Amino acid sequence: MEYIKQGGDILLKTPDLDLDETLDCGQAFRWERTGGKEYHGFMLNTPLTVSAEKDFFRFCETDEDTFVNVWIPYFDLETDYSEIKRILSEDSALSKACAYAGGIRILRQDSWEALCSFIISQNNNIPRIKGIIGRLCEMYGGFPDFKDMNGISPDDLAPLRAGFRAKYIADCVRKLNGGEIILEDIRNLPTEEIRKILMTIKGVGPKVADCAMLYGMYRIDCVPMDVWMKRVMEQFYPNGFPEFVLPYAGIAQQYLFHYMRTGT
DNA sequence: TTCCAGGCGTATC
DNA sequence: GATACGCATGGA
Repeated sequence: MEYIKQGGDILLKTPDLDLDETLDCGQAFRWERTGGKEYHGFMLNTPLTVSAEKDFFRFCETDEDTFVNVWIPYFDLETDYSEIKRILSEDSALSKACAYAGGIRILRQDSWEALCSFIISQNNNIPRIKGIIGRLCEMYGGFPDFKDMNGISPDDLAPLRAGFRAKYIADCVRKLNGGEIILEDIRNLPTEEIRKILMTIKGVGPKVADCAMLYGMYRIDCVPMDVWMKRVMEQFYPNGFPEFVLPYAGIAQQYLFHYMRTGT
């Protein structure tokens, strides 16, 4: 990876990254476009303004330490997406999806933030998901750690206007604080076991669990089955993904999801 | 007004 | 295990 420091900024040259496709595609909910090709957002409470310039990306006011330890992993910059797209493009539908939105990357988010965000996402639309998470951050002065929310009740969460999801958030917070579920421990277990444990949380079913694993624990074999992906599978893969897709199924899912939602 | 949104819990068979 | 139905809220 090629990057240089310039003033307080870091300039990065990298292929396979499009900010619109990556930051505004429904995998993270705290990025806002602040200019034509500029976004502002957070990884937990580490802020970033990032913009696309002619031949590089500008990570504004970022020290090298934060860039290396936070943003390189977050944007999954060590993964060779050109190679993955080459492999996936053996399949005809995926070939089109990769060509349509080849600048998508999986954002490696914090496991708690991803879990909480996707509990909120259920039966909901993206603007409102962003609104609820925004109000959560207002309430706590940033994205709260689950420890900050210890003892919270659904009524306490009323200002979020999260509807029936408030009780799910409260149950999640209770299980994390009670030590019943330790995300940093279970993230090392086999995928099936993690899914089973996450689904003991009220309001966490297969889809939310897979989102928490794909975006929060980088399980790129997880394919969250929402309404859009069900349509994709029905239309293109009635017998499931081909074998060679499976190791990257979560990434394939992201290309196909975006293609189905906005491309066709 | 009705429908829908990156689903899930519950009841019922 | 499969299938219906309700669910908070808000925008179209």
